[in-house]
Amino acid sequence: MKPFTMNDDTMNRSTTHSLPRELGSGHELARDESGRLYSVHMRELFEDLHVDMSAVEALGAMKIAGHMLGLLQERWAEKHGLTQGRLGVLFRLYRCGDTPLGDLAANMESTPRNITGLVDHLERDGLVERVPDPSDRRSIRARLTEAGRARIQAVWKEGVDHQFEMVEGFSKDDLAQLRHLCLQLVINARKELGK
Amino acid sequence: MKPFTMNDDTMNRSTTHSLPRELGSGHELARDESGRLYSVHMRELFEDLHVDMSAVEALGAMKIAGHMLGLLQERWAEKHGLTQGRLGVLFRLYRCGDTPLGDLAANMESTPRNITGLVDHLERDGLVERVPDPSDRRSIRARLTEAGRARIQAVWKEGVDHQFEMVEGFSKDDLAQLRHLCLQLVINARKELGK
DNA sequence: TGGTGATAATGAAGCCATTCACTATGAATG
DNA sequence: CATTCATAGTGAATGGCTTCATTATCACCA
Repeated sequence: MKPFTMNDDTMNRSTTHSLPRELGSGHELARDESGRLYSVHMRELFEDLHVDMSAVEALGAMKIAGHMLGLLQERWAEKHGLTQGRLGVLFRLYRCGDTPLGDLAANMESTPRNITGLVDHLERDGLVERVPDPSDRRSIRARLTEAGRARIQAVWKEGVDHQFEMVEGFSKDDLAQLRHLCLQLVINARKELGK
Repeated sequence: MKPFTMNDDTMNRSTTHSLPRELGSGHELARDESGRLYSVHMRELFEDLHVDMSAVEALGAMKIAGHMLGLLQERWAEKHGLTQGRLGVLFRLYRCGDTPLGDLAANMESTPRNITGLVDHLERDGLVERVPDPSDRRSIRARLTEAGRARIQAVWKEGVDHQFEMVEGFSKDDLAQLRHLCLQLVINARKELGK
């Protein structure tokens, strides 16, 4: 029912095979009549489906961008002997002081169990230590060690510079709009969570 | 140096402790002077840092939104005995016919090794089979079985409806702009990959 | 006071995805 | 041809994250 009864095709290979096998290179980009970018591959995947796919295209683009940004930041953090998650914990402790693990889980996009694991590694590396919470003996606070403080102080500025490079060419309004739309998605997603 | 020498705090708990421990609930949202959403928690994390953090805020919002959307889609796919990745492979095979694994890796946001794993599981579940590529004996094509075709036909419409709910309240222009900004990020990220 | 239910952190098990190494095949060059 | 190099797929090892179950503590109330 789709134009694909031919098995000795030629079109698949000609488009993708010749490209360098790099990250995200499978998506050839073009601009629509209003000058906005779109993925030709994704659009032709949905054509003659007779459904409006602007939502799917937008969400798909966000997924791809988020994925690539995640990999890049992961790669960058790795240069400093860290991961995204551990870097986040470090920065948060640097800004907020000793913090119960549960609060870290609530404030970062994470689960309590995950925070335990991150703090495990940070503690093993001597960047963080666990201290008892005097006001609640169930709770345990993560505290930056001197080494941890030195580490985060040494790298956090470079980290935000790295993010600046990612948004090169974006106007302040672009950034505000991107932030707004993403947070609107967060609101919608929360509603979805309530079934 | 930060206002956090008090260890028997009260403010941390009052804000986060009382909230229901749900996904993404650690981010209280508000609107700026132009009516756009922002995360108060994130903004106060960066205040008195004397750096323009609009880029970090935007990227952070995208990270959170992407993460939540991913979890929601994962949860939805799970209802049909699938995962995001397997669903993606199924849909692609449904639209494009038999496809070499490497091409799947290039066109989806994935690595060759990952596609092997996804196809392993799909084959185990009887939804996909591996067929040799007549034109290249190194290559192996993934092919939808009848069960696989039935499965994807049964769920794909509901899948896009699910995505429509996510963008409730978004204008077509909002969606186009979100798509555009994300793809611009992809372009920037690609440049970053070339060191 | 003693019991009931929520909460904090963690152990155990599992999934997804990544990297590196390896095999088999194809393509290109002498 | 034979050598060489690139490519397709996969095994092995690793890491991050999630869910479920468990232990210890707290908070509330009869």
